[in-house]
Amino acid sequence: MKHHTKALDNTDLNILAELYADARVSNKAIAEKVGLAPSSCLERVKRMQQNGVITGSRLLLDFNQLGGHIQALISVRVSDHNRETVDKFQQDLLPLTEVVSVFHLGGENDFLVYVAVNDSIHLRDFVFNAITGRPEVNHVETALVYDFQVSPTLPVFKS
Amino acid sequence: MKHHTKALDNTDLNILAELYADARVSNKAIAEKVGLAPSSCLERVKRMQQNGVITGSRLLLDFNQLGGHIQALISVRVSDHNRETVDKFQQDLLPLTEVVSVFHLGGENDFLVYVAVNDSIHLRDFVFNAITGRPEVNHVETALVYDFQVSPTLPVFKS
DNA sequence: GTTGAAACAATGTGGCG
DNA sequence: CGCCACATTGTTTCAAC
Repeated sequence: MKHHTKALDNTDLNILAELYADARVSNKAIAEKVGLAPSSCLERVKRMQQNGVITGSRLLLDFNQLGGHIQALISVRVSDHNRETVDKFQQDLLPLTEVVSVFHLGGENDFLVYVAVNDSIHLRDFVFNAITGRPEVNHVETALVYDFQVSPTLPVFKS
Repeated sequence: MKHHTKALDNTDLNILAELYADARVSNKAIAEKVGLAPSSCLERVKRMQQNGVITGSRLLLDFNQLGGHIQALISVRVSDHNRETVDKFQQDLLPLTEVVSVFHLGGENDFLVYVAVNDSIHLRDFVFNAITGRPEVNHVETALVYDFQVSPTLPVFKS
C-alpha cells in the first residue's frame, strides 16, 4: 500500500483539510480556498485518491434518530495472535451490520469493536453470536458509549 | 437536538446508505440508485441535514502517508463525573490537532481518546501535556492502534 | 414527486511558464 | 512538469405542475 510517490506539499494538505472538515464540499470551493484553478485542484484530489492517501469518505450520522439507541465498545482478547486469526476476526466482524469500526490494538486488549444497535437485547445477542461464540475469544468486556465526537480538523504532522 | 420530525422512510435510509458508503457521490447518482428524481432526492438530503440526522461528513485518510506514523487509543479515568467535568474534558481535547475522536463511556474507563501523532516522542508529550497534566485525571492507559477499519455499510435498525 | 430550463460545477485539452 | 484558461459535458437547482 506504500505507493512510492512524492511527498505531499502544503497545498495538498490544505486540500485534505477542506475535505476532512466536509467531504461533500465542491471541487470549485476547495480550489478557491487553496488558491488553485479548479482543474489543478481536481488533478491533485484524483492523484491523492490514486496514491491511497484518500481512502474514502463517510457520512456522520445521528444513529439515535435512525433507531440505533445503543452504541457500545466491545473489548476483546483472543488466545491466538497469528496473523490469520487476527485478520479473520476483523474480516468477519466488519461486514456485520451492527459494526461501525474495528480497532486492532497492542496491549491488554486485542480488539475494540464499535457497534450501534437497537436496544440492549440486540446488544446481548450480538455479543453472544458474533463475539463470545468465537473459539479464539478469551475475554470480552462491553462499555456503553454515551457520546462520540469526531474532530473536524485534520491532524497536523511535522515533516 | 431531537428535532421532532416524521420518521425516516425506506427511501431515506437508502439515500443514507449510499452517502455512508461514499459521502462524495453525486446527488444524481443517489437519485438513480434509489429511484427518485434528482430534485426530490436533494430535498430529502437537505431535510436530513436540517433535522440533524446527517451531522457531517469526513474523509478517510491513510495517516501514515501524512506522517502520522503512530495512532493510539488512550483510556482515561477521571475522579469527578459531574457534567461540567465531563463536558470540559471533551471540549478541551477535541480541538487538539492530535485528536481524531473522543468516546465518552460508561464502565471502568470514562473516556477513550483516539490520537494520531508523528512518533512515540510526540505521543509521550501529548499524554503528559493534554491528559495526565489535567487535575481531574486519575488513571491513563495507552494502547497502540495497529489497524483501524471502518465499515462501509450503514448499520440497519429494526423499526 | 416530476419535468425541464437555466445556472453552475466537473472534467478534458491544449498552451504557457 | 505543474498550472491555468477555456470549451464541453454533466450536475444542481428552482419554478411550474
